[in-house]
Amino acid sequence: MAKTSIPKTTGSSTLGMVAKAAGVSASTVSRILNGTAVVSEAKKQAVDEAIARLGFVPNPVARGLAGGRTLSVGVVTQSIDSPFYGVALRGIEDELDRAGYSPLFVSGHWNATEEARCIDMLRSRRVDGIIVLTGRLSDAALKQYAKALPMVATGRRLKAPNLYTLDFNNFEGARLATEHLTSLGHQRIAFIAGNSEHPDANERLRGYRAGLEAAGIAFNPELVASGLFHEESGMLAAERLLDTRQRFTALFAANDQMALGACLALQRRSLRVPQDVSVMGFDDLSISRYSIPPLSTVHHPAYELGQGAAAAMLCLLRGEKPSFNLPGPRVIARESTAAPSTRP
Amino acid sequence: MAKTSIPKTTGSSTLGMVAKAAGVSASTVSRILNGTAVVSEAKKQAVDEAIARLGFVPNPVARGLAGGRTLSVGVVTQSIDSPFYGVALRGIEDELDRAGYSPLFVSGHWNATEEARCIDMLRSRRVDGIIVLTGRLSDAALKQYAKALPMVATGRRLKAPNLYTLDFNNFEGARLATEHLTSLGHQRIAFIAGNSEHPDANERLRGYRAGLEAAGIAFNPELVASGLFHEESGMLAAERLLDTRQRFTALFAANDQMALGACLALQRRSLRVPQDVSVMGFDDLSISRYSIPPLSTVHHPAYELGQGAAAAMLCLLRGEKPSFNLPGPRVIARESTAAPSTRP
DNA sequence: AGATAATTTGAAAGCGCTTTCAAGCGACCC
DNA sequence: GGGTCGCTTGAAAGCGCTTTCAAATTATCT
Repeated sequence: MAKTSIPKTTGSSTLGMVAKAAGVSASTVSRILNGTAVVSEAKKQAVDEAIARLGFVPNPVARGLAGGRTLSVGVVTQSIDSPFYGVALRGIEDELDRAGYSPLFVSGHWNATEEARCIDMLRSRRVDGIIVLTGRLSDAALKQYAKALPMVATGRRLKAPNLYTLDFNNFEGARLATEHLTSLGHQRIAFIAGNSEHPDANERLRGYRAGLEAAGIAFNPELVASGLFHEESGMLAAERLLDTRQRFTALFAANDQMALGACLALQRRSLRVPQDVSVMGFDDLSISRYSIPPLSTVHHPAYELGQGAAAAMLCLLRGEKPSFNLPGPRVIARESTAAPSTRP
Repeated sequence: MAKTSIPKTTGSSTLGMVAKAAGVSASTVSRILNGTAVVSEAKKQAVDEAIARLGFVPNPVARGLAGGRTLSVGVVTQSIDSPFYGVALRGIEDELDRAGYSPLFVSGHWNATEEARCIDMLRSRRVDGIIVLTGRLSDAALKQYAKALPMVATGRRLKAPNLYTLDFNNFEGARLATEHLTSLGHQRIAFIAGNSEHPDANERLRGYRAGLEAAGIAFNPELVASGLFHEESGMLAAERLLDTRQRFTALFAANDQMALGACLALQRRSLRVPQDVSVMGFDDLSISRYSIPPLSTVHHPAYELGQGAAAAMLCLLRGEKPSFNLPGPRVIARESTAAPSTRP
C-alpha cells in the first residue's frame, strides 16, 4: 500500500482568523477570495501570505449560506451503476473538477416523480445548477426549473433561457447502423427496440426504418421486438423474434446491452454470430469490445456528453452562452457483423 | 413522456416563518424538528400544521453551518464508472436514502494523494461521515481521519474508535474457485492475478495457491500472469500465458473483467471455452451472466457491501456500535467451466 | 487650494438554523 | 407558605462567510 501523508488537522482556520493575521477586515479577505472588488496590492500580498500560512480553505457550507453559491452542481442520473451513464458521470466529474466545482450525484430511477424529488433535494442543498441526464421529466417542468436555476439537460432539444440541452443524434446513429447492415447485403434485418417511453428508443426505431427505406426494404413489424435496454430483455426479445419463424440474417438492437443478451439467445439456439446472424448494437460500451465476438456498434460519446454538459453548465454559471458540438454517431464495425452467408 | 407536476416554488419558507405562523419561537420549532427536547403537545400540533401549510423543508446548508450536521456522507470510490463499485454505490445510496441522508460521491482514482484530497474536500463540505471503498490510503491515515469523523472502510480489517471496516473474504473466494476447478478434475490451472498494490489481488492469489495445495497440486509461477483488473489486461495476460507454451486446461482470473478479456484471447487462438480451457472469474458482474459462454465466477456481494457500509455509517452516526455480516463468497458455476477433455 | 468625485476599506447586518442560558411556571416538600 | 426542583419556552449568540452601506482615503477638477 502506498505511503500516505498523515491528514493535516482539519483546515479549521476561518476567514476571520486570516483577516486578523493579515491585519485587515473580513470583508477585504472575502473580496480577495472572490475577486469581488479591487484591493490594494499590499493588502493582497499580506492576505495571500496569511492564507498560505494558516492553510486556510474557505468553508463551502458557510459560503453557500451567505452567498448563495456552493460551487457544487447537482447531477440527476438514472442509475448510479449504469454502464452507459457511468461514463458520462466521469466526464462531468472531470470537467467540473477542473473548475473547482463538485458534482452531487442523485439517481432518478427513470421515474419523473423521483426525479422531481431529486431536484427539490438538490435545490434545498443549494447547488448552483443542475444537470439532468435524459430521464422522464417533462420539457415544461425543465423549463420551469430553469427559471430558478441554471439547467443543462441531455437527451432532448429545447430552447429556453438559462437552460441548455445537448442531444446525441440517435436517429442518424440508427440509420447508419442499418445502412452498415444493408450495405453488407442484409435484407432481412430484425430490430430490438427499447421501451417507447424512452425518447432515444423512438429515435433509434425511426433511424432503423429510415435505413431500411433508403435501401428499398419494406418495414416489417413482425421483425421488431421490444426490450427494456438491459441484457435479459434483449435475450428475451431475441427469443421472441426467433419464435416467430420470421427469417432474418441480421439483428440490430437499440443498445449494446440488449445486443449482448440477444447474442446469448442466438448462441443457445446454435446460431453463430456473424455467420448465421449478424448482430449490431448501439452505444459502444467499453465491454462490447471484448464480447465474443466483439460487437459491431454505433459509438455514442458518453464521456464527451458528460463533459459537454458540465462545460455548458460552467458557461451558464459564468453568465455566458454555451455552445458545444457533440461528436456525431459513427459505426464501429467489429466482428459481430458480416455479409450474409450465400445460401440462406 | 410521463406527465410531471410543475415544480413548486422553491421551498423558500424558513424556520422563522414557521415559528411565526405557529406562534412559537424559532427554538421551539428547531427542537421539534430535531427531537432535541420535549415540547408540549399543543405547540407541536401547531408547528406541524404550520410546517405542512407552508411546505417548509429545512435548509441543510444552514443546518450544516449551525449544527455541524449536514445529513450527508462522503463516499470515496475509485472510479465513478466502475462496473463493480457502481453496484456498491447503489447499495450505499439506497441505504442512506432510507435514513434521509444523501451520499456525496467522489473518485480517488486509485491514488492515495487524490483520495486524501477527496477526504479534505468532503470534510470542508462538512459531511457527517465518510465511507471509503477500498482504495490506497494507509490504515494509519484512516485511523487518523476517524479521530475527527466517523469512518467506514471496505477492503480491510481494522479496529479503531469511530472506524468500522468490512471486508469480503477474498482469500476464501479464490480458494473456492480453485477448488471448483480442481474438483472438476483440472490439474494445470493458470491464474491471472491483479496488480499487487491492490490488497484484494494478493488475497486472491493466496486463495488460488491454497486451493492448489489442498488438491495436492504444486504451485507453478509460470502459470501466473499479472493484469490490471480490466479486460484489456486480462486479454494480454492470457496471451502471455499462451505464449509460454505451458499447458493448462483451466484459467482463473482475479476478476470477471480480466476473465472476459482472457476468453477473447482464447477464442482468437481457436481455443474453445470450456471444451479446451475452462475459465473462471471473480466478482460476478451482472454482465458475466450474459457473456458467451456465461462465465463461472465467485459471487461478490457488491450491493450488500455498499448497503452494509452505509448501515454501519448510520450506526456510527447514531453513536451505536455497528455489526454487520457480509455474505460469504460462493461459487456460481455457469458454462465457462467444465471437466477437462479426456485427451489433453 | 478647496471642493467634488472616485476608490479602497471596515463595520455591521444578515443567510437559516442550532444551542446555550436563563426566565417563567407549576408542582412538591418540610 | 416560602423554598426548591423539574419542566417547557424564548431570547440571543453564534456557525463562517458575503454584501450592503458608509466612512476614510486618494485622485481629479475648476
